[in-house]
Amino acid sequence: MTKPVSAASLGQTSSLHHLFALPPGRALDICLKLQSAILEHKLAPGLKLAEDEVGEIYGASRTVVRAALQALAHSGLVSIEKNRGAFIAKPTIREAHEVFQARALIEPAVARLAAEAITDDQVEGLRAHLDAEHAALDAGDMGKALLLSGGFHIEIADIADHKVFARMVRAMISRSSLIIALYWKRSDTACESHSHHALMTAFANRDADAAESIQKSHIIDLHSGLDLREKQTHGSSLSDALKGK
Amino acid sequence: MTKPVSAASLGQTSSLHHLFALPPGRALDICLKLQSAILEHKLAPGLKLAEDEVGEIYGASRTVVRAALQALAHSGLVSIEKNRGAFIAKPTIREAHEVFQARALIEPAVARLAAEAITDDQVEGLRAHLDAEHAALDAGDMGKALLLSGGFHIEIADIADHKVFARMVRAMISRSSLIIALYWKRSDTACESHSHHALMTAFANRDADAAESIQKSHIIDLHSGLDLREKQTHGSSLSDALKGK
DNA sequence: CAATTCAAGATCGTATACAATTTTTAGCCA
DNA sequence: TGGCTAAAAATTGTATACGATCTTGAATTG
Repeated sequence: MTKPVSAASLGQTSSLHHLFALPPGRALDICLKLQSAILEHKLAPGLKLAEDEVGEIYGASRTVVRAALQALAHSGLVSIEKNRGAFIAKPTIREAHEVFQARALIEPAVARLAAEAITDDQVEGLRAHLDAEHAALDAGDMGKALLLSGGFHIEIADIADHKVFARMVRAMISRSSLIIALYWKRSDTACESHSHHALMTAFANRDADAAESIQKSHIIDLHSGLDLREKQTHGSSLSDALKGK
Repeated sequence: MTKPVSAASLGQTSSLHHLFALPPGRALDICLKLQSAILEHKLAPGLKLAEDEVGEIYGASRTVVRAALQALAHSGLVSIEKNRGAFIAKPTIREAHEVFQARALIEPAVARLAAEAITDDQVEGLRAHLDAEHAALDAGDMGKALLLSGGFHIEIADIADHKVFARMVRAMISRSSLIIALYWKRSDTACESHSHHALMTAFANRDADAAESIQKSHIIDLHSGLDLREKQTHGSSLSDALKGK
């Protein structure tokens, strides 16, 4: 008997305070659309985002597209190389470790704040979010499930009502999505939803200690779900390996 | 018997890994120059940065200036209002609390990492930095002293060799500079240099526990050095107060 | 005189054109 | 064939022009 949560409303709440310091306008629209596409793993790390191509797709001039790409670069989702253009970012193994170390420090503290501040309505909101996660998992829609899974962490940061932390969490979740696209190894993604359920319970009980410690375990668990071993460059040929291609 | 530290070299180390996701070029140059000016309190919060004006000063077209201003906006130093332009950011009292809460969480952890990783050369570098801070204080150059004081925290983050944390610290130090410009109340800034000296000693001894706890106390102390009471709007007239002007 | 209206000026938002640089491709030679 | 060179194509970097929006200040009106 839980209210269904439309994808649209979830999208809204996620973007209500977004990462980008752009005024409302077309550049921001393009930014948000590209961000969604990246977070849903519709655009793979390393992919080139040519200005003309993006402009063609969204019907905007290069001026606007450039502003959007630069905003995405500042958020860490895209990297811009001088005279070469913009590419979906490819976090290194080292960066992956760093991001999850940072999450393990910050998000538990945020979870504590959230548990101390959460309202009944917000508990219901989280519950609905969890249901949507389950639904996406059951439907086998991994892209959406991943987006929602990240959204859960962002919603917690919003509940904590701490704009500085919320901004950091958004940035880290974004980068985590890229990291997962590159390095995820674990087969069972169900366990993740389990952690979120345990968090929910802690929030419902206003148990700040539990929320903090569950969140910390959860993030350490996510970290350990990555395959972050340095791979031997076993390219198809020696020249490929040496070119770093 | 300590090597003098030139302002130039300090500037270099601070900008070697900067906050901005811009490729090398004129936009980045303008960004860094504006950043220095803001951090030295040469440009006051709320000041308007008109595109033509900035372009005139640095000899660049609006295209380039806009990219620089947007980068500064993403770093939190500038806020852009649609159809109105860019202004030096004016953090609210609430944001000030949040920034120092975040610093109190993150920087002690960073100090611990730094203490575990620091090399002898880096200890010397910090010592030289401290000397420069003292020199600026003795010379009564508050702008420079403040810049160096922030630079000390950034150098620690660089020593910790953790890019994700270092980026966060840079962003927080930048915003702290604006916050201090707006809300600093304490008369004796000498105590600050004292805290930095205590940190130095902990680093020299590779005492991670001490570094972490001293850094935490230091940041809490800085936080308490701000006057963050909500002021009554005692404008010159009722209409001024109600207009929020 | 205060408040309002409206036009002139200033400033920002965006498209487009051209220059600089990179990437691709074709040609050449060993 | 493989590798080098150079011209052509494609892409990004930047300046500028024009339309849209905001700001300013003078004229108008109650």
